[in-house]
Amino acid sequence: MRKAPAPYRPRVLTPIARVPGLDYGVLDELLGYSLRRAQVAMFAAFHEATRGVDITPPRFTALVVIGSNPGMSQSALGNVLGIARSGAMLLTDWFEAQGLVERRRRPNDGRAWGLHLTPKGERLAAQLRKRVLRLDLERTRALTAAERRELLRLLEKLAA
Amino acid sequence: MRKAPAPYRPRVLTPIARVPGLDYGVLDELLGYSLRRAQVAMFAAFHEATRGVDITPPRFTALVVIGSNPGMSQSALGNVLGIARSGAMLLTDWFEAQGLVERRRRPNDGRAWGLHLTPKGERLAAQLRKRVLRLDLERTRALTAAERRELLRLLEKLAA
DNA sequence: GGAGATTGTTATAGACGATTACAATTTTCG
DNA sequence: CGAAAATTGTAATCGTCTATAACAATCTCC
Repeated sequence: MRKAPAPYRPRVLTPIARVPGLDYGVLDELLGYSLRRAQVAMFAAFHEATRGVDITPPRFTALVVIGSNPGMSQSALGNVLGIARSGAMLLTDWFEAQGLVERRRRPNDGRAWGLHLTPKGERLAAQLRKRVLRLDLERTRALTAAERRELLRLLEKLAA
Repeated sequence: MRKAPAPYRPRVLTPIARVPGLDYGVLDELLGYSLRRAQVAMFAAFHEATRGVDITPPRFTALVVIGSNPGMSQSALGNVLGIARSGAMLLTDWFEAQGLVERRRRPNDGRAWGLHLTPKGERLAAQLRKRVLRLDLERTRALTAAERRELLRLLEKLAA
């Protein structure tokens, strides 16, 4: 158990509306700006769904991945999140201070910790998985099921 | 002309690779994580294309929008970028210090500035539009033209 | 057994954006 | 018209997030 970082103050990221009467030029043909707008929109919904739970997208991702991969290392966590080891450590510190994650020594590797959800962490992860999945579907109800699948496929292709 | 913020040190955001042998659980069905991975991938390409030019995605967006809408206000710029007025001001300060953007008083509104590209700003904007569009197409060459159009459409639908 | 790689840790620094408060100006409306 | 409310830019401050670099402990690979 280590020091807990400062309490979380939610960032109110409201969706980026199109400014009427403005010419967006080449931005309309580029993926970068569209991706950001979509991401902000999804984040706003995420924030809505996790109201009062003190959870951010990276924290959610971490909970899910640790839950699905008990004993994974902090470095692997950092790789999943796309952040440096030091960041993964601060994140783990926070989880430990909240009683959501445990560090356990690995028998065959004295360097790395194995990360495990506590029972409290399991409960929270289960609850959030449900809530976030529901919000995600709600937010994307403008899309048909086929469109949603297609979007996921194209994004995956882009990131690969 | 105001004080220039600290010089830009590029963040090396390498694409987030999938960690082999790891179970991503519900993340594979959620749009949030996919969006982030795709955005990071596009940012890495963007960074590659703007090498040596000291430009970030928000700066690029600002250049394009100011170029397409001469005389627009700082507040409108903030709205396009999804940031607060204070942030738009710092951004404008930086542009002004670089000699890329000019603030001009508006005749019919003594509160707001009108933002205009300088000739130098015009040249940079034109060059970057070309380079970024090229990189965007290159990065998305894993997609067919139809897929790319469809992706843009779906993202737009999501952000709306 | 030793060189090099990996892991966690700590400390430091920078970029970014929010918030708040304020002054000047414009708009709204009684 | 004239006062209240809204808008715009500005300044100061704060918090969050992440990277970088250096270090020790441990493991891997010849």
